[in-house]
Amino acid sequence: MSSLEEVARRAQVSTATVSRALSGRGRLSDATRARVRAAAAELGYVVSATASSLATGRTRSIGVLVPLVDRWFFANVLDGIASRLAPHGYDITLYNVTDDAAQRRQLFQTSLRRGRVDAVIALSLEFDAGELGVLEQLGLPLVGLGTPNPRLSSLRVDDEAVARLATAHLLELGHRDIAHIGRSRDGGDPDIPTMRRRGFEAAMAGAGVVPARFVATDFTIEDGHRAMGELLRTTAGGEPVDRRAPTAVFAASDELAFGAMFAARDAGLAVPGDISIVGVDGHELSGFFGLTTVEQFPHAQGERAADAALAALGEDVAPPDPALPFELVIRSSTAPPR
Amino acid sequence: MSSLEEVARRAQVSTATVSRALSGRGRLSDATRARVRAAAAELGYVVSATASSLATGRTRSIGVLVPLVDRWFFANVLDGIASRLAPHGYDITLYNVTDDAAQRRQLFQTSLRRGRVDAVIALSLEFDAGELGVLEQLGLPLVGLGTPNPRLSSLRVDDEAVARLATAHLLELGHRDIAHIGRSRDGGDPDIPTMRRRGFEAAMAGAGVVPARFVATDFTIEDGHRAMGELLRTTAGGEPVDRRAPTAVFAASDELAFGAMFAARDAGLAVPGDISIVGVDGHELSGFFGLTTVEQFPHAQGERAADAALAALGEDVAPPDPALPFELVIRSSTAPPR
DNA sequence: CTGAAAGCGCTTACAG
DNA sequence: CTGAAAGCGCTTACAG
Repeated sequence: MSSLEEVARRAQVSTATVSRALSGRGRLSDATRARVRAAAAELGYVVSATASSLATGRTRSIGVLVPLVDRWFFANVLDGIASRLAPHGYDITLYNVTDDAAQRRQLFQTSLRRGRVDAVIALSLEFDAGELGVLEQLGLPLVGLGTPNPRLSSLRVDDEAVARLATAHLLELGHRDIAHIGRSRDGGDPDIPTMRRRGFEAAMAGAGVVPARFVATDFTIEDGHRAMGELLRTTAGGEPVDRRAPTAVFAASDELAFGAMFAARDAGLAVPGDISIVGVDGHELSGFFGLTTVEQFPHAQGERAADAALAALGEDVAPPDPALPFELVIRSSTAPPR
Repeated sequence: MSSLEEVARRAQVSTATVSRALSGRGRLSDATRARVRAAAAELGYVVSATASSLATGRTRSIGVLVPLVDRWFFANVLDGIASRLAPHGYDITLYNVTDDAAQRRQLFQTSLRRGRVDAVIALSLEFDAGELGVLEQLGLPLVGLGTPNPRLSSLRVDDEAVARLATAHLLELGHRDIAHIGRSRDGGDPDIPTMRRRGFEAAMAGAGVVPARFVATDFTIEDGHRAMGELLRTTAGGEPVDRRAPTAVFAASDELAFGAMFAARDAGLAVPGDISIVGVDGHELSGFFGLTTVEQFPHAQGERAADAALAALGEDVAPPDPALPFELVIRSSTAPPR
């Protein structure tokens, strides 16, 4: 790799002039600029990221904190972010945030504080007070996407409204015995699953119906399968249990809903004949499964998060509306109860 | 963020000593080292990545070139890479490589040449001669994972063997009329889909069977659905066409196979009753679909690619075996023909 | 419009 | 074992 100095020699100017010609900052005669650019092109010169960063204090890289890269939803958001950052010349530094305490400490105490990024985008993560403190002390633009903590300004879908919408759809079809598969928490700031559960219960209460069962679970397809199995089980400890299966299930994600559909199939139940199922996300498979769902356009969410970061960094990008869109898509997994 | 200098003042030593104490390089009395570390800890000092990189020429970041972050397979590989790099203190710089010519030029001519990474891992990508030249001139360790070009040393699954294994399974069940859904190329180095097609045809030839039809396609679930629709269509341009549907299909990926299964269902065909289907990957959904497939453990592939990069960078990691494992998993999507 | 020089915050060969 | 100083490759305020 050639250096600024070589370009300067070849163009017969100072390194300061080369820097100006290449960055476009500062006044320069057109002739000089052209000469320098030609020299740089001939040498195939590219500015060193580290040297430039050290001198300017800007890295042109954005840190993205992801909980689970291998979940469909986050992979899509990440793709959306990447598609937006690349044209602006920003790189992505990817931080996979696990539950491992040592790894998290390393991430917050060291990695993020090394000054490698100009801004941070955090996806659906929860941070404890210490972690949040670190993020704030970074002094960088911080963009949350579905992050529960109110200290972190966040783009978000109105998840209570999402859940009300899904639940209302089932209620309108005539269902009363509706179960919810998701997650819920009492302490702390309500996270996305908790908001969805609240929306579900609000909708049920609004219709004067006592919610049917709630099964708490993680968010893989496997988990959805297990949770639905739980709902459909009519025995406990070998003893028959006196309870009906619900006529409809609101699952807090499409992947949970897929698992639930597989479990219904395994139990010999027809969807929507015996049981209706609604999800949330707009997963690429939802069409194939005929799953009624509330779409939330994760790719577009990623684009918006990137725009928010770029705008905060002074790039010529309009700051996006923090309220993210969603939309009920009715397919064949929901129908009136028998 | 405090600087080396502040730590030096507080510990009453020179900045050189602080640097040595913190990096562990160079001889130092235990007392001094302890004093410096205490001072650094009190100040919450973290070495600046850019300054350190400029001085040492090492960034402790690895560039990962990904074709499609939002495909299940690549998202899993990426997760595997991340899980391995983090404990060694390496960051990931993520480059989403699209087909957009301008973006690719920008990536290869500028982004990668800015000196932001110590090594490059490339996933299943094809590079033209110019791009390959750039990669080689970077002078960095280069790890390919399923990259077709022989100039790029690559960890790979023996994809011909994978396809032979899948096809042999169908042949052993008694199928003769087997179609393949995938992709194939004549020019250039054979990429993964092409290897699979070759393996398929080799297996068919070995059994003395003329291969049934081949449908070329991209690799989404949607594409699989379309390709299978193609295979099952018995009319063309409104006219009936004289051909039988195959009794079995070998799909070059699980996602294609899922699409094919949905298409079979849409056509009223039973799997495996009317048609057997095999895939490749070991997708998290394959169990639910009962899909017989050749697993290839993408997460572990990512771990190995990361290990290869780390080993090349002199980290204390054993260089992995470049031959990646795979395994036929027989489920309920394959059975003898009627 | 252009250049000389200081500075960004580290690391390391060289001395002692 | 420790320090003074040069150097990594840029950028930019200051002069002219």
